[in-house]
Amino acid sequence: MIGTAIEQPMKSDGNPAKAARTRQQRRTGVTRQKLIEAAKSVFAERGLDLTTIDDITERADVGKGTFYYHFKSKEGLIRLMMREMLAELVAAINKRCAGIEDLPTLLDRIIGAHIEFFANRWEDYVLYFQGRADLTLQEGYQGLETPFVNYLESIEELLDAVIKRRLADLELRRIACAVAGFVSGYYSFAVIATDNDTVDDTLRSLRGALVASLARFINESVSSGEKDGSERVAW
Amino acid sequence: MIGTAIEQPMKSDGNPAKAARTRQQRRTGVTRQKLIEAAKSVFAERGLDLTTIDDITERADVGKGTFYYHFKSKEGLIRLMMREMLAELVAAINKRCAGIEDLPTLLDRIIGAHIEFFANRWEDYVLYFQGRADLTLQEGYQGLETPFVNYLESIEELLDAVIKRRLADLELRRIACAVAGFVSGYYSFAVIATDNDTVDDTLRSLRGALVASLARFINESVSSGEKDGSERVAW
DNA sequence: GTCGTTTCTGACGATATAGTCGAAAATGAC
DNA sequence: GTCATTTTCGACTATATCGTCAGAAACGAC
Repeated sequence: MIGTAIEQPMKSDGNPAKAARTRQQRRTGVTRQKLIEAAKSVFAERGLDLTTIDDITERADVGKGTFYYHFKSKEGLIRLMMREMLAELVAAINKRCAGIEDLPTLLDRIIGAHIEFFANRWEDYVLYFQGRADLTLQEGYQGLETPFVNYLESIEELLDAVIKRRLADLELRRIACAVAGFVSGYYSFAVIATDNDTVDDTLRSLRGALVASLARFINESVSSGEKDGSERVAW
Repeated sequence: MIGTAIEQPMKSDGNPAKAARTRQQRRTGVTRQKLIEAAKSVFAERGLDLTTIDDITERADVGKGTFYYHFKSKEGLIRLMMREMLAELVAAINKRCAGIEDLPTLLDRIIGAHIEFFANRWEDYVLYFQGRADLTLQEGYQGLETPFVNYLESIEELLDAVIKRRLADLELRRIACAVAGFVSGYYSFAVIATDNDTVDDTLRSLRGALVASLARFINESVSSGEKDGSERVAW
């Protein structure tokens, strides 16, 4: 069988983690990972669109054909990377938010998880932001909505478990958008505004205000929902 | 004299507005504007990077050479468009915020100005967001920082005029980042989250919470600044 | 109308990139 | 060692895009 080139997170080995049995599997995994990390690195420099396959293979120090052996196209690679990165982010958020009962603490943890996650992973942040920007386009990369929607949904689940009154789907989605949008929105401007890398500290200092804002927003949603139980179309 | 191709907002005519005296000047202005609007339209579909000169000239229904007669390159056009769009946004913000004395009202107006500005100008919003995303790259388009920094600075000026205690530059900048980042950050996620175009209503409903959050953030900055007058490096 | 200037045109050469493919290298089983 | 299989390689073709340029068309002055 020649040429897998499927977008699978790894050899669908079923095995837990990094331990690849044979030397060949190990070598393949290394090459694949080299390509992904090279891509991440170039993406953070030139952006998704202007990065060429040659850029990636040259930085990964492999032949061009090797890329196409592992991935169907640049778009396929982007899908894969976005999926994996957001899955990691979701995992970090969930880990950080296990067992929380009250809303303000949960919001603080969710925001904190974002900050910690991106703190030392600039390339992932660029990937995240470039992906979001791509979503605003009519003809962006295919299949990028799904991982982002999943990411929003996992935030919604956390919130839903803590908020007493049941919220409408649309309300929940709006709150999740607010959480995700606020964090990265501020981040994106802070980038051009501060010289050194005090960005994280800066964002951290905004946390309290953000949590208060979101808690208030959610409370308003809940109470406005209570006033007229059924009518929530126009808000 | 052949080939202007400079990035000027218009013929440096000195004249106020649209009234171009001669037919030739009018025709040139129309062509130029056709190109800009065609570019805006294609940018909103394919993004800045993947848009080709041919895309633009074809949509504008002019020959390819015409583009190079008016603009030096795609990058030059992007700079120009970004500058003009942000200048318009700043003008709208300033108009909406004239004579405001208290901080919460000012914040509300600034946010409101953003919402109103982008409400019926989807293509401009995409331009704005794509530009911001480009700022995260190491090798993005040249000369895009300046207009964005100017935009932040004009927000800072408004805030500085209202806040009693003088804030350090860095603090002001952070607050401006927060305002700009929050608004567009939420917007960007709401895009993929809601089917219809209730995005504006949604954002509007967040306004109160945002204003409260920012006011609190600013108050914290001010009071924390009062506690130790000189020490504000690490915050 | 003529004529000099400005504006527009699209074919063209140069270059860059995507994706393919046959061959080579590495691996593992024997 | 042999041999089949997996993985890697990079030259190659086809295509797309940039930016140029000589000339055409529109214009304004006369």
